[in-house]
Amino acid sequence: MRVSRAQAEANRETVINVASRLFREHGFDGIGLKDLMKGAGLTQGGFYKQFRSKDDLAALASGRAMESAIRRWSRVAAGSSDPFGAVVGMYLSTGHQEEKGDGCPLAALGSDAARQSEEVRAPFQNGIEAHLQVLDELIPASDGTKQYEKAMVVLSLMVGAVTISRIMTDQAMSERLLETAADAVKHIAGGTEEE
Amino acid sequence: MRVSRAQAEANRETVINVASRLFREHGFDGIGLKDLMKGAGLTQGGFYKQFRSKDDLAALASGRAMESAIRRWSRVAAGSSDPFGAVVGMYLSTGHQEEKGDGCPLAALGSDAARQSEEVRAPFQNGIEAHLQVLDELIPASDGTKQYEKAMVVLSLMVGAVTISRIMTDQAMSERLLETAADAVKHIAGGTEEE
DNA sequence: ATTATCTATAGATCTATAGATAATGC
DNA sequence: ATTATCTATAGATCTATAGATAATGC
Repeated sequence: MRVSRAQAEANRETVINVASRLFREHGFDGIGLKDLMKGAGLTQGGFYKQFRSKDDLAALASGRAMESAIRRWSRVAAGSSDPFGAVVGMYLSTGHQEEKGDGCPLAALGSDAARQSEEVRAPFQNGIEAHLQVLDELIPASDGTKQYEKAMVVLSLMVGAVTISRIMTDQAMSERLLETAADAVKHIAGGTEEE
Repeated sequence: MRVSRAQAEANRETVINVASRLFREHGFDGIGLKDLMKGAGLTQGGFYKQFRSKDDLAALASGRAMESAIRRWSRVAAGSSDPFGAVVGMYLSTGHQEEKGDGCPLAALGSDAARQSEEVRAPFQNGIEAHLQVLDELIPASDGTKQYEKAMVVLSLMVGAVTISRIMTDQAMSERLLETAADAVKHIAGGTEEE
């Protein structure tokens, strides 16, 4: 029954990773401790030896999801000759639109996150800043001072577009929204003021 | 105990209105039938004589919230000499950011709505189209064909900005995001290609 | 001896249904 | 007689805790 200390730590990490996916799929209120633990091959009873509360796990899982999203952005950017375009293309693709559980936590949990405790919102705040920093470095240099503001606009537009496209029941319109948003993002980031 | 037919209809409407607010405040999973009925001064038992299911009420309340948001946009636009600027200013204000229960359903329930049944997402789809139509008419005429696409970009950007600003724990940064988004929206809508 | 995980359970809450109650509507 | 709403309850599920079990760690 008891496992090694190393295995226990590995189990804890698995629960956090599973939770980061299941929360994104079902929302913080849409999945219970029983299913979160079952996803890691454990039972509900051990939960409180590993985590202080469901809120505690929600905060850890949110941080994990954010870190994973940042890593993906960096990976996609590093693998292309047009780093910014590659990230935008990935984010506003139908692939990302459909993979809520592995995708951006801001799009998957945006309105849910706004209702959470400070403890849960803190990793979101950090993750947002990290996303802005990556965008700041990726956006083709133009203005200088306006770089970070452009990052804010680009992030807001991308998160809003994916969120809305996931709500829509009209699939053709949903895809058109993503394409239109991609064009707009590139237009906003590219060039100085005109173009 | 029994009330008149007119009163029963009025009660039903009250429940829908209360639900449209409480769902926006707590999410579809964050509020139960008991509290939804209590908000209208009724008890839980009568619920299923008025509605087929919680999902049924969620759909009706979502539609009501969307209609109310459209009406607000039209009202704000009609009362200003700069209709588009007035709507943007209202939407991206700290006032709207703080009043989740009365504000835009897309910002309050975006990620929740994406997880709902077709029945609940349908009124969102209609509401999105109605919002786009209002924007389409409000955005200063310029290009013509690109008008509707600009509306899509503007809506996505505004919804994303309010959603993210509500998550943030850093209030100064949250306000800066709203201001930056407002500038960007006006820039996108204004002028043709340059400006 | 310690402890990671298990089974079991408390107590609250959730959606949905059944049947009682009392007022409307004919 | 009909029916809008009420009280009461079924049965499932939720978070959290208690104590048993069996393997690790000293």
